[in-house]
Amino acid sequence: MPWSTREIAELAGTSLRAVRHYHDVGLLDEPERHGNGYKQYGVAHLVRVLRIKRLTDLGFSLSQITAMGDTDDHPEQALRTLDAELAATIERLRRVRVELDLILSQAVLTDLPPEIAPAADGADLTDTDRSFVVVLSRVLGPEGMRAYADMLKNLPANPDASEFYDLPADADDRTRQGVAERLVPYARMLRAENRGLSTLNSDAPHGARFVEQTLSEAMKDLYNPAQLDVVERTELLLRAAASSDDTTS
Amino acid sequence: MPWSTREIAELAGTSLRAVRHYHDVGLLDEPERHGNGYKQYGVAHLVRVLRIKRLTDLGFSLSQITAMGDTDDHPEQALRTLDAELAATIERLRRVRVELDLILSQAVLTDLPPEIAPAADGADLTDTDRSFVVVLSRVLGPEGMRAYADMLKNLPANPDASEFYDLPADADDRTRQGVAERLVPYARMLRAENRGLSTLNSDAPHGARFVEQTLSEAMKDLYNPAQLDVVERTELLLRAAASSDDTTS
DNA sequence: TTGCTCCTCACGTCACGTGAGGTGGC
DNA sequence: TTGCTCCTCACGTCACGTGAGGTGGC
Repeated sequence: MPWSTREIAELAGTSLRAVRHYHDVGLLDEPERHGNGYKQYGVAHLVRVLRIKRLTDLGFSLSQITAMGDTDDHPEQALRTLDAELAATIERLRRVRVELDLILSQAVLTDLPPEIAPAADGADLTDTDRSFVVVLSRVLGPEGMRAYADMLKNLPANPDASEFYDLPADADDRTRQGVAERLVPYARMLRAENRGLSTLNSDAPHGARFVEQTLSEAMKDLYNPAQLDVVERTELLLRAAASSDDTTS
Repeated sequence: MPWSTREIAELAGTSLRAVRHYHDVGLLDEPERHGNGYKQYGVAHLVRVLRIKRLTDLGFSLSQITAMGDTDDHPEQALRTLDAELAATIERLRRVRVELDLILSQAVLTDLPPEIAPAADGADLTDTDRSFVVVLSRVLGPEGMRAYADMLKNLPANPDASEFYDLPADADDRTRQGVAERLVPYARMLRAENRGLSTLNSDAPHGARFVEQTLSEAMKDLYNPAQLDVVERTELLLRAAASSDDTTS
C-alpha cells in the first residue's frame, strides 16, 4: 500500500501543507490517485520531498531548488554561493550583537547613534537636546558626528545654560535680552570649537544648504518662541562684537 | 517649512512606503496636513521614525516595537532576548555552514544524510540503492543509521550482487532460483552483521512495525517482480537452512 | 499643456498556516 | 449516526514593493 499525503509529509519530516505547496509551485509531481481521489505516493516522491527538505533546511529558496532541477548531482556553484551568503549573514548578525552588547553594557539610549552615545553620557542632555542630537546625527555625516561628539566631551559645564532651557515662552523683552547677554561668552567658545564642524558640512550626506534648513526647522520645533528669540539676539550680539573687533584692529 | 513624507523618509534612511506603513500599523502618528492634503512632519516625527529604524535594523519586529511604546528608555529585557535569539540564529547558520563545507569538500550527494554519505562513498551504490538508503535514513533513527553505515563499510565486495541488480523483470523460474541460491551465503553474512540493526528498530522514530511496512513498500517500488521474487526465495532458503540446523543440532 | 510631487487604494511577495466546507469508508 | 482521513478553495502572515489612477502648483 502506497503512502498518503500525511504519511510522506511525516516520513520527510515536513508538513502536510508544505507537500501540497510543492505541488502548487510545480516542485513535486502529483502522484496517481486512488478511486476516491486520494493521492498515492511512491518512493520516487518520497526521495524528491526529502531532497527538497534538505535543500530548504540548508537555506535554499523554492525557486532556487526549481532551478536546480531533479538531477542527483549537487549544484556546486549554488552551494558555494549559499555558503558565501550565509557567511555574510553571520557577519551582519555578529555586528548587530556587538552593537547590542555595547548598548546593554553602557545602558545607552537606543535612539542615539553609537558614535555620540558615550559622549552624551558625560554631558547630561535634556530631552530637547537629545532630539536635536538625533536630527544632527542624520544630517551631518559620521565625520561631522565625530567632530560634534568631541565638542560635547570638551564642553565645560555652563551655569547659564539652565536659564536658557527654563525660559518660558512668554518671557518679556528685558528677560530675553539678559539671557542673551549672559550667553555670549559661552556661545563664543562654542563657535571657536565649532570651526571644524562647519567646514565638515560640505561632506554631509545632503549638502550644507540642506543641513542648515533642517537644523533651523528642528530648532523651530524644539524651542519656544522666547528661546528662538534669545538665539537670534545672541547671534546679533556676537556679530556686533566681531565687527567692533574689526574696526578696532 | 516642515518636511514632506519623502523628506523624513530620506532623513531617516528609510523608504516612502515604510513611513506610510508605520502609519497603517499605528506605529507613527499622522502629522498635520497642509491645505492641499500634503502631510507635514516635524522633529518629533523624525525622531520617532529614526527610533523605529534603529530598532528594526537591530532585528525587532514592528509589533515588538509597538509593545515597547514611545518612551525613551531602552527596554533592557527585550534587548537581552533579542541578543539571545541572534546568538541562536548565528549558531544555527554556523552549523549549516559546517555541513555545507562537508558536502563541498567530499563532493557528497545532497540527498544522502551526512552520517551515511562517507560510507556510501566507498561502496559504490546504484541509483536504486541510493533511493533505498534515503528512505532508510528517515525510517531508522540516527542510531539505526550509524549501524547501517558501519555495515556498509564492512561490506565485502560481492561478485553475485550485480547478477541480482541486472536481473530482468521477465527472468524465468530457473534463472531466479539460481540467483537466489548464489545469494544465500552473502545474505547469511548480512544477517549476522545485521543483528544490531534489527534490534535498533525499536528506537526508530515511527516504530518497528512501520519500519517494515515502509521498507517493503520501498522495495516494491524500487525492484522489479523478478528481483522481489529472488528476495523471497533467498529468504525461504535461509529459513530452511536454519530449521535444518535446528533439527540436526 | 507638460513635468513633478503628493495622495489613496490595492494587489504582489514568500513559504507556507489555518480554518471552511464537503466527501468516503468504518 | 458518529468519528476519522482525505480533498479543494481561499484568506492570513510580515514588512513593505510596486504600479494604477487622480490631484495641485509651476
